[in-house]
Amino acid sequence: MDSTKEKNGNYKDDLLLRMGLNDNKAGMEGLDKDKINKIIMEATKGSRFYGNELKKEKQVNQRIENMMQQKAQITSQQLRKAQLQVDRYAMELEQSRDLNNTIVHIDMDAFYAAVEMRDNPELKDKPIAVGSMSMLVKEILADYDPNFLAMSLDEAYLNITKHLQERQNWPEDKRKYFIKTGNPLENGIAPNTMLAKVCSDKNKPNGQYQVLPNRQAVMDFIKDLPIRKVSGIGKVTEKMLKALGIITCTELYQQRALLSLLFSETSWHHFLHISLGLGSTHLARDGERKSMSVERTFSEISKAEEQYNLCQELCSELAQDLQKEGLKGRTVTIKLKNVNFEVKTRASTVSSVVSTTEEIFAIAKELLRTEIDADFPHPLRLRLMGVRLSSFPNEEDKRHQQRSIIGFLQAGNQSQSAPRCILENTDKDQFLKSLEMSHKKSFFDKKRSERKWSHQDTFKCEAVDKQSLQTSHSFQVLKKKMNENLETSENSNNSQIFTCPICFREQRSISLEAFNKHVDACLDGPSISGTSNMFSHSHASSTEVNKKENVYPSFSQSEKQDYETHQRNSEINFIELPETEDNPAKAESVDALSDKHSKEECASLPSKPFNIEKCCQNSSSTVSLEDIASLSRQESSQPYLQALVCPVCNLEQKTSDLTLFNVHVDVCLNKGIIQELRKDKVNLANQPRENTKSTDNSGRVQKTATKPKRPGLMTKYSASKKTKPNNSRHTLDVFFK
DNA sequence: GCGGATCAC
DNA sequence: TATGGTGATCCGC
Repeated sequence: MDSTKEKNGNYKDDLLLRMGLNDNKAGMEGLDKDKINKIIMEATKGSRFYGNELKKEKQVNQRIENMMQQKAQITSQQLRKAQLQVDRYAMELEQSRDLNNTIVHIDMDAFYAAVEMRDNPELKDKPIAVGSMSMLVKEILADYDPNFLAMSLDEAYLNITKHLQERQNWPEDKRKYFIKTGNPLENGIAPNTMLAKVCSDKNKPNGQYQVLPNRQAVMDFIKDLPIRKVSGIGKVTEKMLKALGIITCTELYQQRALLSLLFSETSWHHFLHISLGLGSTHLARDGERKSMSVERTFSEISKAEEQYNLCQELCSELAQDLQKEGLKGRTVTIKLKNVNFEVKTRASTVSSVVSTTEEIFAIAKELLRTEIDADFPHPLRLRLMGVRLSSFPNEEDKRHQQRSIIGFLQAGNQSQSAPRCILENTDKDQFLKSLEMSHKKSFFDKKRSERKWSHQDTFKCEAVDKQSLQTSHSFQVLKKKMNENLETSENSNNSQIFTCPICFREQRSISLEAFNKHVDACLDGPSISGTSNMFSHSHASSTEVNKKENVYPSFSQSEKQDYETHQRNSEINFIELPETEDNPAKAESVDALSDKHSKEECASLPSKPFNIEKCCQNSSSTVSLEDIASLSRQESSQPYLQALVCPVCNLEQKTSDLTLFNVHVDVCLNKGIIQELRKDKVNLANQPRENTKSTDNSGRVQKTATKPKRPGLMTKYSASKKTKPNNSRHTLDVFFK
């Protein structure tokens, strides 16, 4: 489907034509900036789409201009040196040229099938829609190459080298294979994928083209080939190369030294491959998926509430798609396109994987909120919204996690604690899963654990959750940011009032050092967290108990009490349990609970075995460390709490889902950092720069009250029906010999 | 990691 | 004539 490639319209010319300025042969470059901006404004009145196209074109022109300036500064000596280097690489490539394979590229025009599918999603699983390619043709393709590579519904590569060898012994009448499809089909035969792809485009429609497997044939084929025909060279690259006088592959080869100086290594390597007629000779299977997303275009939506709803719907769709493939990821990205066609993406990465609607939405919502807030009081006038999930853990990540778990279990065995009986008496997988859940501790927990473990020489716990320690990245960023802020404030003013980001108390008139100590103390906190609790039962040493007593040197007594209450609130909040008869939800105050718990913990030292059976009876389907810890507490008939207060924003979260809550904490944290960084960026951008040409070519245009023209195919998001195009099918019989 | 851009289909 | 949706990758911070 390269039709779009050829038909990409020249919006500039079109607009100039409409404005009666088309006699300006010099084009945009020949106009001064005011005129350009005026044109953009005019264009935007008529069509925001054109306006944005012009803006983008201007940016590309700027890139080209920069490139030309760079080119002008290249000395002949640099060029000679580059020539040597490039030619050395070209020689290597030449030597590795492989002409022994026969690759076929099949290109079917499945456009109509695609349209059909889009408008009748219910057909998706039926043979009629996909059948033309996948049901009918795929089997045939497999005859030629069982390992053929399907690029999409309508496109595939075959390596028929082996087939051809076998085929030589076939009787004549068997050497023809007819394919009858409802769609046109093109194919090309060449020694590598790049050439094969170009070939299939050569004799369209329904053509076949072959490049013989000898160097001369390849070079002849390449000689006058416009670079734009090659996969990977798009509109922009074409334009940039054109500015350097490069249109054909021959010219691309001639300018190879210059290109190595103007483009990235990846790019000029790619260029060199093309200009030598080289390409992939084996069909590499696609690796693992890197991301998954949903996005939707609609007529303008400006109300924040609708935008949040939309966002949630998208998250829900995404979550369903993710579930089909069993994927979970750490990075959520939202994409926004406003009515002026300006696209923005905003991403946030959390410390543990997410996959449910609620988890994804918790992150996406905040990203969206940040954007809405940034433009306040103006609404975001959106025409598209998308949500993407990425940063899927790779196999190594998973193995690493497994190792951590196994290591943890072994560590548990070595010590005299209860997990031994877990391995023997319970479903191991279940327990592994529960441990996986324990990765979803909030970063505060992780940080506490990290610090605690580093002090516990007697407890060989390093295998537990190396990942948790590493994933406290967000924390590192926060702390770094904090330190930066502190440093600057210290430099400017010695009597700054610091607000501790952990306990949210203002620290007046104290030195930076004292403040840091305070923050560290806050981070260490009382070690009665739910997570570390189970270890405390069997491992807490007397030194650690002593440490607890001396941990807040800079607190007044009342402060200390307040602080402890706050901390206990946060910490105990991590406990989550289903309500059972044994475990009434009503009950004692937080303080009473904490005190009681604390005392009991001390009393139970040094070791208290678990009752794992009770664990299994009472816990919900998945058992986390938190659950185990709280269950052990439950043995002493203590209640649990469900009010979750975010330690970052300090607001109570209306959820009883631990994972969700932890996602919230991560997001809250990210948000703070992002806003800080943005502030810095804005400040930076506002500073006048010397000797720097302003690259701000945003060409911001008037916001007019005129309602945008409703695009034909688009409907309001909530509406499910779409107009059906007139899709008369091509009916052509196609064959290849 | 983030965000903008480019490219393919 | 005039788009939309999904996914990958690159580059410069």
